[in-house]
Amino acid sequence: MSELAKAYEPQTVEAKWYAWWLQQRHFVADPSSTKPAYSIVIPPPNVTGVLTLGHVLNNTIQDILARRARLTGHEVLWLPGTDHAGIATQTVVERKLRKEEKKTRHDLGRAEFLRRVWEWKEKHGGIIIEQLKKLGCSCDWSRERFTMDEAYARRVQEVFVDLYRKGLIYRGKRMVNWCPVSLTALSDEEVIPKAQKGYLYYFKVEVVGAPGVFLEIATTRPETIMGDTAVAVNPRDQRYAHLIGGRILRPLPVENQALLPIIGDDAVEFEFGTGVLKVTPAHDKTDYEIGQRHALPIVDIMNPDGTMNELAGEDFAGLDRFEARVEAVEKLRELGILVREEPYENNVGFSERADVPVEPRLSEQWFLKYPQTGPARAALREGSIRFFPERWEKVYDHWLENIQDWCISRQLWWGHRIPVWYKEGEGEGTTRVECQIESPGEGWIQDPDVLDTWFSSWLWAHETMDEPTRKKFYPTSALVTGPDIIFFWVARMIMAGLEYTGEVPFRHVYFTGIIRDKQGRKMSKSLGNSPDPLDLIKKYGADGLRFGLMRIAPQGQDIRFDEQQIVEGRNFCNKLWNACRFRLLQGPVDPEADPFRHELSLFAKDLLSKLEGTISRIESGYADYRFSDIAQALYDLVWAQFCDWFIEASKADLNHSVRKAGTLATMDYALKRILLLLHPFTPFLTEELWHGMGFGSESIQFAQWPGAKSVGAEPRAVELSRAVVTARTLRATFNLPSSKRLRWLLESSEDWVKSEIAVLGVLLNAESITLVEQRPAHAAACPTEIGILYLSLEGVVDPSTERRRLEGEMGKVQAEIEKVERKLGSESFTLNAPPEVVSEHRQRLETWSARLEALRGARDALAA
RNA sequence: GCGCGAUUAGCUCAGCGGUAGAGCGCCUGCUUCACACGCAGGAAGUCGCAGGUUCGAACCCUGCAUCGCGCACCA
Repeated sequence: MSELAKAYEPQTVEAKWYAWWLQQRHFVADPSSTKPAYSIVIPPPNVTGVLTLGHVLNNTIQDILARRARLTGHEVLWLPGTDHAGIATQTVVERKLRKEEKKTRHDLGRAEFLRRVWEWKEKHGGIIIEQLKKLGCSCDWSRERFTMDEAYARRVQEVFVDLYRKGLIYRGKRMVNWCPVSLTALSDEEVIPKAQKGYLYYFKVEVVGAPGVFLEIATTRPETIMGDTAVAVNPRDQRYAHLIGGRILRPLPVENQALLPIIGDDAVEFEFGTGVLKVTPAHDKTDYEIGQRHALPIVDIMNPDGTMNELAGEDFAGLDRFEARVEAVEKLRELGILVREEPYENNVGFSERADVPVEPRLSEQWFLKYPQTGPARAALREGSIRFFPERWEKVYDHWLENIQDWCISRQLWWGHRIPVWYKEGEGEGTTRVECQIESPGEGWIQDPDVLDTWFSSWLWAHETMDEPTRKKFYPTSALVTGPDIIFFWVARMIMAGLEYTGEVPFRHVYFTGIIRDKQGRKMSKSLGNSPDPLDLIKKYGADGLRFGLMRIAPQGQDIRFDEQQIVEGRNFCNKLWNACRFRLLQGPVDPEADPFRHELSLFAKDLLSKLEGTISRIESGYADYRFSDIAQALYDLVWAQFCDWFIEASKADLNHSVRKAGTLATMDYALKRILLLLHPFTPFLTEELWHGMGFGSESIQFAQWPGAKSVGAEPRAVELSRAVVTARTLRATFNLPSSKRLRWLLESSEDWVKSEIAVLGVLLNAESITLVEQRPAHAAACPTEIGILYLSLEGVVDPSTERRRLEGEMGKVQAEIEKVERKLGSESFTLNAPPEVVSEHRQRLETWSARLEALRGARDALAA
């Protein structure tokens, strides 16, 4: 490539290189490699999923880690795949079925329905995989896994059998979270508490045998009165303690009012409501426990779908639970026992998937008593796993400390079938139970339920790998995920890893932030505030999207997304593109250029020093997973250091016979390293430029990562650039257009400055710069660290305007001097501050004073 | 109720004990032969509030406020 287009055009470039990488098998991990291993398993997106900005963030980070590992000489495995996502996928297919064929899954039957789900999965599933390729993800696609793959699914069942045999899995009738829409039990983690505005209803019941003595009860759920089997008070509550042992009449259903005992239980709070609790063991977890303690009967008044059943009475049977609430209040009012209703806000548990309130329900489910909870906590405490940011450790530890058994059975069809078989026994009502994968034989019926999706994904880190792969790449190096699945996935994976491999599944866990919109709201489809990443890629290129996003994604902090930031990412890519274009216009590139063998200009030395500084900043950024820091460091290096100073200065140095070679060598050397450092963030652009510039014909991702060299700073370059800024400011204050070439004069005692005149001329866009011995007439003075710069104002500006400007300038300088003097005048400061700080202030004072002196001289000369 | 995070320029965010920073936006001037997806310059902040520690605090400590997120059986 001898000539580059004027602007970077990502579309063609991206497609070209991705196809090439695949064709070259660059992403395929080799377990027999002698290189050190680096591995990541992808958090498997749902097969139903489409790419969101959250995925972009997450997977860009993984890709950055993977590509950087390749560049640092590792054999890299980034293992991709998808999750069967039980409820989500089943729901999608059921919806389609209803819409297109007006059928339910029961119309088809289990086998046929599952066939349809697989058919859907083959046809529409895994769109997200193709989208990840558009992003540039360097996954080893030859190892793509699915949580329902035959081998994987078998391992899931084997693990179930194993845990069953160890006595950790058991079946029991318990209070579970029931989703009346999905018609399945849920784990505690799948229940999202939401604040709900409702009412607290107060109603009264008369104590039997004590006419005129009423108990007032407060409830948010009057529709469950029909299921009440007691009322409870706290035995230490003096208002009510004497009533314990008495009875009240349950008002509903009207045709079946029943006598309920008044019991005493410590779970009842004095302060809440009236201090009297209605106890509904079938529909509330606390009430269920109270019921257990007092051997209360359990009256389940609801159907699985959340409608009321016949036990609720004729007025309620068939009503939805929320209609029943309205009806119950109405009935209480009719009975004249509704005392009052007051607005009330409380937390209601919602089903994560279906987004409806869950119903606590007593049902027969499978539970897991978690293995390895102690070692899992120790892994973090002792540092065999580290979290970034660290604060999540506390959250993790707290959860493990208070861990509850996991309800792992789901009343769905799509998923891993529970490997348990039943057979009617000989005797009346006895059932034989066998836990094994294959049917024990004739007449045995398999448990109809499937396992929670997370019961399969918790094995993801090791069961996605075959034996040689595991040997090389397990435990994995890092896991990148959102903190929202710290319990669902991260914690459980640690326990599974410890139980089944004897090792932790990963060394580092990086928790990303959550992407929000500009108002700080979560991205969601319903709000319509979630931009389609593919549109963004189309508009700004995958690299622009990646870089723009990474620059604003500080470690584990939520991110407010603003498309403008992606625009900046795109602009940055274009800037680098043009820097390379500039280089190519100067002639052929030397890929092995060594600037240290040449005489170098000040700005070349300065750039090399800044480059080394950036490399060490990047190293520490990777050590702490501070990606926005790395991106920002590269942004500064490329834009401010390389383009604004070095390239601009080079426009003089490239015409300088002695400096030309060194300048070109510096340019090649620096650009090569910039491309390498940038490659993890912007893989397409850097691959394109790597080849375009002629740095190599192999992929950039296997080139040598630049090591940090110690290159001292070049203070003269700093002095020179400060002088340029001061001079530019001077010109601007006269309102002179930057295109107007002006005559400058320089009075300097520094010898080295004389050889920088040409550079100065280019940076100031000067017509001429003349060295002088004393102050010229009709010129504005501008004291700088390299001497006094004069701007010839002859025929350019009115002297009286100039004088006024100088006066103003002197005022500002005077103020600064006073500030520093005050500080230095304070005895407590000079006595207590460290000597280097004090001398820093002294120096500052000197500089300001010199500046003031120069200004005063200039003004006086002008007045004369 | 407990825990965690955030609060710095109009916006998005750095800085975490020694002169308040960047990008965008805004204003001014530029078709300067890499780039208008650009160049140069400028205006703009009592660093949420109140105390404390310190010679010195955006930064450390203690409260408080606001926003957000977890966890918790308060009907």
